[in-house]
Amino acid sequence: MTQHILVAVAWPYSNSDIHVGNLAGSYLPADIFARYQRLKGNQVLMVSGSDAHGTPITVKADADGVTPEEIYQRYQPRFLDLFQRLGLNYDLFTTTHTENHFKVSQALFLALKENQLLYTEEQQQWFSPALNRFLPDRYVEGTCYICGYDNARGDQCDNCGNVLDATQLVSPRAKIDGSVPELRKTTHFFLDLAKLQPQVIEFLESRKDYWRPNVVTRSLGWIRSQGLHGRPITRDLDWGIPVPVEGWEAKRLYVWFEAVIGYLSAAIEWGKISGQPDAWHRWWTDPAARAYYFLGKDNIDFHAILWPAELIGAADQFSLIFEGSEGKPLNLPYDVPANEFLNIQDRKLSGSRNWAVWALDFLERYDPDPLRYYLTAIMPETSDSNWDWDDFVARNNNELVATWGNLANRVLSFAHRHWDGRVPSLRGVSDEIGQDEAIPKLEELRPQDRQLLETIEAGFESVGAHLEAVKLRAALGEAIRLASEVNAYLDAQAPWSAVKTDKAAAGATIYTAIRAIDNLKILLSPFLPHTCEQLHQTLGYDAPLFGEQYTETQSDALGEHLVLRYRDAGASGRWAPSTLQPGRSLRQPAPLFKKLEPSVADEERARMG
RNA sequence: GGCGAGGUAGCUCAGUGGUAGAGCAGGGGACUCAUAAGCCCUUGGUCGUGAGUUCAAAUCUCACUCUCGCCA
Repeated sequence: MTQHILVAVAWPYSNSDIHVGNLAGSYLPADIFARYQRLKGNQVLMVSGSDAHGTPITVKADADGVTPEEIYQRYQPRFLDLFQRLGLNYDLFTTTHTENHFKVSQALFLALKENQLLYTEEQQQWFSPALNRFLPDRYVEGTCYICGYDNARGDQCDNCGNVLDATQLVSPRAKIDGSVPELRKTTHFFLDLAKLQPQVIEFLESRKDYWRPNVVTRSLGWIRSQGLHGRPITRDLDWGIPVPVEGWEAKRLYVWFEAVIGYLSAAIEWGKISGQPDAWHRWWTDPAARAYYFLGKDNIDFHAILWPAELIGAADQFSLIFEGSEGKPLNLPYDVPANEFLNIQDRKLSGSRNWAVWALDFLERYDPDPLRYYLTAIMPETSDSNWDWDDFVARNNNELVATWGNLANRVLSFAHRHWDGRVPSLRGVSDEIGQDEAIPKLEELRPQDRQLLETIEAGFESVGAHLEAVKLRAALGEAIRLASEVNAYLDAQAPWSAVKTDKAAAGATIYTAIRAIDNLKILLSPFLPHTCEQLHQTLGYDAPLFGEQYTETQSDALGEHLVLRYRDAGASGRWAPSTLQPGRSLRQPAPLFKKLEPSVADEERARMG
């Protein structure tokens, strides 16, 4: 039965390039999972976009003396370039700065308001008369009221590490121009999380049996230790989404509240530009659909607590307000397989200190699949993990090149030499090759051949089960283990000897080995899509395994935005055992991976820091 | 200070009650189709420390200790 799967991927702030930590945390696992689901024949909708309204964007804009819009427009094309090169198949990668996202966010706000889950409260906030604007906490600096450090930020003191109450800062000054701010009263909307707490707990309880322990225990622990409290969802800013209430024109929706709505608005935008404006309901209001959220652990609270609270609170009011149609409740997350952090060479990753491996920079020197392979092998699924350049080189050489790439190469080269570039026929030694030869059932093969193929085909269950549970590292390990079963089989059969005395036996071995490789190509394709696609072509197939990505410019009342899309394009990959036609023509094989010199690790280490 | 995660072979990690595992690294061997790759065999651990529960604990409980993260 076809299932609808929403693959919701964390939204990057569009003020910085993407590094391997971001990839390992959310983007890559999401793509692997989505590719697997597509191969299974499920209806996947993988969406994300850039967060154009976050504080880091306005901070950078102020620092560079440009508008926030320019900042986000600067990074968006770089994101899309990276995703295409790395093969992250988003159905839609858009941005929060779209008319559609504005409308969806405002409708969700109004739904919560309608359901009596918003209230207003007066707060004190620093205001700069010189700049004539309110200052977000991190725009104010001053003396820390705890340790006396005179260069503390409004939200946190870098000296003593304490989180600060900005209004208590001593001798405050505006970061932008040094002007002295004053405290002014300002009123904001708050989301009444206390009222939603029982339903949020119920939501978490209902999923705790299959969620990752670190995600669910952390979330429940957080709620139980301090309870949920009202949280402001508006700010005094001019960049962002206007609050859809009369008299509130000068305020904007708070980014934490609005950015997560992107998962919903992107699905809606996807439907619109695909000519199926109602299609989003299949992923969002059909209870049979499943939504998986891929993110790093720093985002767990937003996705396991706050976003579900927004969805629970909006209930059936959202679609009522948004489309004026029959109201239907919105689906809650099915799973939130958040990853821990990736360290670099035993140190905490830091983009600002250049202690990072930048993804686009990496792809200048290496291919995408070795990166995907290594990041999956060390994916921080249960605890923080460590990127180590020596380890990268070793795994590339020992696992990718030696175990898997070499397997494909040795078998296909051998077939080329002795069977004239074809899959061996099982009719015997004769060169009488026809495309009409029946595809042999496993029981028609020799016992050793049947045994190997049964082992490999079992991978569709075992690797699939790991993928289904979002245990990607285990899934990849299992697939590679199966590749080495084929190496062992070849060694036992020694077709290079048999070919001299019993070419039919050697042919049976090579037929079996190619068929095993044809299976492994599918099992590995979610992880290694580029090289599996190449291998698929070498094996003589014409239709691609996966669809293709393309970019396109969308226009709306806010201007133009560049998006990444995906089209099926005759994708033929299926999560099912190979039915390899004897006698099929092969294409000239070429190595799938490059062996790396150990000195690469030294060179790369020298680049960092 | 509170909460959470983690401490298992030289390295990276898997393993939630029943005779300690994988990959890599190290040692040995047979082979030669292949990117000197692959295959077979092998060295190596008192599972952070101490106590408890149990016929039985890496696994459950408690205390302690170290690392990382979140929060105050």
